[in-house]
Amino acid sequence: MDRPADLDRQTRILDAAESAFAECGFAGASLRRIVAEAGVNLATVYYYFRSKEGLMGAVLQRRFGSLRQEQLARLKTCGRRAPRRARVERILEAMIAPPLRLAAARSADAERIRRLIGRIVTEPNPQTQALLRRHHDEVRVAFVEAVRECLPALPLPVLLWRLEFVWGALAFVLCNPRNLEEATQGVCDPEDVNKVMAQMIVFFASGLRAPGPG
Amino acid sequence: MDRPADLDRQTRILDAAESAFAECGFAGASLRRIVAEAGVNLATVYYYFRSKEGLMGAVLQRRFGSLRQEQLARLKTCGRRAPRRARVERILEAMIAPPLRLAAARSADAERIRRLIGRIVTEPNPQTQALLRRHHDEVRVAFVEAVRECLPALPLPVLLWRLEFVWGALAFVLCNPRNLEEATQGVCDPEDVNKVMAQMIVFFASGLRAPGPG
DNA sequence: GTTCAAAACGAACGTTCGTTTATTATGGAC
DNA sequence: GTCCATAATAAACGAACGTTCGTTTTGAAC
Repeated sequence: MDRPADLDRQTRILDAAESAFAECGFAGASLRRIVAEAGVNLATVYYYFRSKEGLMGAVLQRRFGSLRQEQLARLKTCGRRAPRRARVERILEAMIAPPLRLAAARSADAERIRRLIGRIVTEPNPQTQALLRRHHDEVRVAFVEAVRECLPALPLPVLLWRLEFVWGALAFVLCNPRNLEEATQGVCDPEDVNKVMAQMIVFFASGLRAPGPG
Repeated sequence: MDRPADLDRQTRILDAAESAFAECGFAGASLRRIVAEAGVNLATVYYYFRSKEGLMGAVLQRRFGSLRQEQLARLKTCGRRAPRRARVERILEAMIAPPLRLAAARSADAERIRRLIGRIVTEPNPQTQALLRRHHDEVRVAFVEAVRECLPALPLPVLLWRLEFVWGALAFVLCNPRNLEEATQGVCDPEDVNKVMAQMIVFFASGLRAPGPG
């Protein structure tokens, strides 16, 4: 089933761990299943990653590190050159496109990554939460600042709440892409990334632009 | 720490289990910790609930059952009498208010329920997912129908996606109420339920009313 | 006072968990 | 060929896991 024996052992462990964590969560995943899938001895995990939590950290670093970079890079390019009217849409696209595109293909790899992202957001393990926050905070702050420039009239707490809603919806969709497909019996296709992205951008841009309550 | 010895054992087990599942997820929670907190023998869990999964099922039944009923009841009352212009807002309130109010108080009980809801949404355990879906589907369909009546011009897939975003954001906020508070150093207070609810309703109503993409 | 089913228990089942230790291969430097 | 750090392994550790078994307590019925 799994013969990536040409890859080095660290990578094979990371791949298998990502898969297991995405499917079972931190507590539910077992190192023995991971090393079996990776074709590696159990102790190798400890040689390279020191512990199960160290392994999770490495998995998150590899995947969320590049994700974060891509989000921030996109945000930078869209900051100045976009026309004022579509600025919010561009910012949202910078948020949404990287994780959604990462999952564009109908490959097992993509499915795995999507699940991992969604799963991690509600991961009970405190160390995992702390790791995620370290990755996410930088991104969150950047996007708050960007949207704030576009919508200066919006009070800060309102803006913070609204962006939180965006992150939540994004994570939810990533985590359970099958939910909607099954529930609607094919009316909505989570695999059509461009369509989903367009849906989200329209929806969230409208929400962000709504006048503040009160 | 825990002296609800006057309650019957089933209830004590359910309370302790709810707490453990909310904090650690299904795999992360241990029956031994649960029975210790409940002041009950380990085998009692099996006597009443047949298995760990049976226990989880009972926990979900107790909590989501009443939640679902309240959501549907609220939806019914708001269906006809509300003025046309504010119909969407009333529907959103029927969705959001029950789970959010359940968590209104700053009690440990409320915190526990919030966590449970958020946690369950991304729970890896297949049986738990199936249980959740059974509870959630009825509610989802009802709300889809209700919003559809309000916004007949909106294509069905667009509406389905948008309601999915609402559920996602709601679950996210419920699961990690501390996230925003910590990240913003007190600018946003997740405990102020009425304010949060108002925020969500404005945001989502605006998103739902946005013209369809295309 | 006996009977009997429901309720609750103590103790152990076998398994799996994350982790550690001690040992063996590997491969370039001298 | 020797040396030595790196890489990888086999085997086992103690602890915790979900689950089951056989027994005891309880409380109402007769």
